This record gives sequence, C-alpha cells and structure tokens, in this order.
Amino acid sequence: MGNENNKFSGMAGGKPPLMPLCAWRAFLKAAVPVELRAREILFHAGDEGDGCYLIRAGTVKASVVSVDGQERLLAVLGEGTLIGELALLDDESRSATVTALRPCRLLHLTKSAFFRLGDANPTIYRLALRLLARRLRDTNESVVAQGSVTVQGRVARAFASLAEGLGAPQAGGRILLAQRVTQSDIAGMAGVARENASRAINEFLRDGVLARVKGCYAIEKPERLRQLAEI
Amino acid sequence: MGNENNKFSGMAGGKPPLMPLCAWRAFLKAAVPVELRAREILFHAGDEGDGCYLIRAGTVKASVVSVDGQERLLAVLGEGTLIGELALLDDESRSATVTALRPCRLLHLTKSAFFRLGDANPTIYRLALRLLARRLRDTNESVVAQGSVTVQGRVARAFASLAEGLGAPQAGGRILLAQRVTQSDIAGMAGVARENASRAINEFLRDGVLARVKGCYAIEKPERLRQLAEI
DNA sequence: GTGGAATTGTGATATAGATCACATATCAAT
DNA sequence: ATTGATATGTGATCTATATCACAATTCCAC
Repeated sequence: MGNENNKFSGMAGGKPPLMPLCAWRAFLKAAVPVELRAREILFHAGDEGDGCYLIRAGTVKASVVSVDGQERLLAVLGEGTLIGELALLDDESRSATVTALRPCRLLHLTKSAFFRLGDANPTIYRLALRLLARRLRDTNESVVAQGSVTVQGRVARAFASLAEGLGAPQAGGRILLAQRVTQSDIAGMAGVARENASRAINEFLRDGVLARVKGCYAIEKPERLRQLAEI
Repeated sequence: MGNENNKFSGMAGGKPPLMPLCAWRAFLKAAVPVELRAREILFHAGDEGDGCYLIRAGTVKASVVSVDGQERLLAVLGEGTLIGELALLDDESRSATVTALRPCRLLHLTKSAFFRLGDANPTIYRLALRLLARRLRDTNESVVAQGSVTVQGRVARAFASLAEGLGAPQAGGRILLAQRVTQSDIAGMAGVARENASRAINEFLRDGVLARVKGCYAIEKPERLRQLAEI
C-alpha cells in the first residue's frame, strides 16, 4: 500500500481505483476526523451504526464471535480501506466488531452525508459498488475455500488476505506484514485451531514461504502462497 | 415471493425494496429479454461477461466447482433476483456458473446500459448498493457459520437460504420450497458430504422441522430451523 | 535485569464428518 | 408395466482436525 491518501481501495486489494479529485474534495469536506487509540473499539457487532469510516492511518481488525465464544477474524484492514459500509447501506445493525490494532486516524461519513455526496456525484456510488463487488467476490471465495481446502490452504489464505490488508511490498517480491499478528489471530482468520495454525505456519517457515522479521511475518514466496491458497 | 414484477429483491430476501415506477420503466426499456430452457447454462465461472440479469420467472442455481471437482452451490435463486452483477461492477470474469433449474425468463442489461441508467437515476445505484450489502452480509455470515457450526446447522442454513430464494409461504407459517431439490444440491450448499446431508435431513423430517410434499420439501417450523442455523 | 503474562511448539488423544460399499426407493422414458 | 437411471438410506471404516496437556519461548512492565 502506498502513501497517497486519495485512494479508495478495498480489502479486496488489487489495483485501487483512484477517486477523482473533485469527488475526493467533497468527501473530505463532508467527513469528520476520528482518532482511535490502540485496542480501542470503534463499534460492536449488533450496534446501531450511522455511517462509514475511511482509514487514513493505522490498522484495524473486523471480527465476530460465534455462539460458542470463538472469535472469528474477518479481516485485518489498513490505510485506504472503507469500513462500516454495510450498516450504512442496508440499515441493519453492525455486522462485525471493529477494533484498532494500533493508533488510527479515520474519517467518519454519516449516512445522510454519504447519500448526499453520492447523489451529487455518481462516481462515488460507482466506486462504492465496485468496492462491494470486490469484497463479495472475495467472501464468496472464502466460503468455497472453507469447505474444500485443507488447514494449510486456509492458513495460506489468511496470510494472503493479511497481505492485502497491510502488506508492504519489499524488494525482490517479498511482502512484509508491517504489524504484529498472533497465531491466534491467524487461526481466527483461517477458521482452524490455534495449534494447527502453529503447525502450518512452521511448515511455511521451514519451506521458506514465510519468514519472521523482527516479530512480524514476511511472505517470501507470494506465488507459492497463492498456489497453496487456491480453491 | 409475491407475483409483482416491479421488485428488485436480492437473494438476501427480507422486505424487498420497491423500485420507483419511473426507474422501473427506464429499466424495462433498456433491458432485453432472454429465455432459458431447463438445465441450460446462462454463463460459466471464468467467462467474460457483459451485464447482469434480472429473473422475471423461473429458478436458477449459482455454483462453483473447486479444484478437486466438488461442486459447491452458492444459492438457488428465484423470481425478482438480480444475478451476474459482480462481473458487471468490477470488470473481472464471472465468479460463478449460473444454470436454469426450470425454464426461465430473464431481462439482460448490458454494462453500459446499467451505468447510463444509474448515472441518470441514482436510485438505481442506491438499490444496487443495498442489494450488494445484503448479499455481503449473508456471505460473511456463511463464512463464520462454516467454521463454527455443525453439519446439522449448516444443512439448516442451506434450507433457510433455499427458503429465501424460492420459498412460498403457506398458511400456518409453513414455507414450501416450490422446486425439486436433490440432497446433493443441499449437500453442495451446506458444504458437507451428501450422505451426511441425508442423515441430517432425515432427523429434521423425524423431528417435524421439515416435511416432504409431493417430492418437494416444506419447512414446517421455520423458527426452529432458524435456531439450528444460528451462528 | 527480573518476574509474570502472554505467546508459541509439540506430542497424545478424541471425534466429527468424509469416504466407502452397498441396499432400496423413485423417477422418467419406452 | 418394465427397465435403466437417478436419487436416497444406512452401516462400517478412515482421517483430518479439534482438543487436551504441557514445556519452552518471548514479550513487556517494573
């Protein structure tokens, strides 16, 4: 992820579509800044929520807990990502809990502001549609993967997803995950037991697919990882 | 699902938002009718696809096959549903294969027509956003369910989803699934082995949660089913 | 630095659910 | 009606993964 701020990229990653400058200005003007301390919760699943947030700096995680108390991480999201848009769009309650992993600067856009903005500037709607489409595509894939892929593969997927959310590309194609992530987090993303995530990760470390750099993981062979995550 | 045609409801179901009449007229004018025979394939996953389709009559299934050849059913969809919108919105290839389960009448809207329509009439974009949001919410839930719910629960979810897509509410709260569906289909939706889907279904029949009516399933206790499907 | 807490590694079970192997039932076409 | 094909039911395995039970590390607060 670059340093530019006029992005509107999704957790789906890929080439992030740029927002036209005029739209971006209008966006900035309508939004209000919000600060988050590390570990602070932005909102809980089930909350009534008004509006969405754009991450300008920092990292958050989106998670839900199932009836049996298991936490399931849906994603770890970084700069440039839009969050909280579901409740904005369909008037239901928040579908996940969002927690800051480190101090964050966000922009908050209320529901009414969003729709005013969009009505005046259809480009905004188009971008939002594209963003949602990407996410839906990813999530659909997840569903299939969950049922047809082994633990190794699902852990590989978790890393791929982390790379989208907070990967910093390095020389030689390496991708550094510039944020401490625990095995429990990864297990939560992959939907596997922590112990088994541990075993899978260690295999990846042994095979040189992953490496550990100052407590953070680095993806040494993104191509190999993608193969392992294949549906 | 009712018989009105000016709907724009999603597989997510619930109260389908009505499309304002003017928008609906414009939609009709821009769209071209398509007919599908039973078992005919509308498009394959991976195809380049232009535009989306609205189901006016009939039923289709959306599926993908994983590398190991397992077919995974994403949904069974009926009248009033919009399909194929992902490729429309994010310029990637078709994410699933769509097959007619019975003869269908569809409306096809090309990409350019869709965006022309939306730019002229932001209501269209708003509806599309809401539709995608609902689907994304459902799919997110699926992901969590897949990891934290037992076979019984997942089969229950499959039936709940079928009810959304093609359920006909009857007197006394019963919901009739007005379409023959095989156990393999259900297993494909739940992501479980057919044999185990069979066992789960029989328990439901024994407990009176489900019933069989002329080869079709009927949900006798929707509330109980929902409980079983709870995350 | 030191100590306590949080994370991680790893073997030994336990088990849900897949897979296999058929018998049985149902359907659709001649 | 007869017949092949397709769908279903049900036991008997088998296996991947969860679970349990710790030891070994690493982290961070004082």
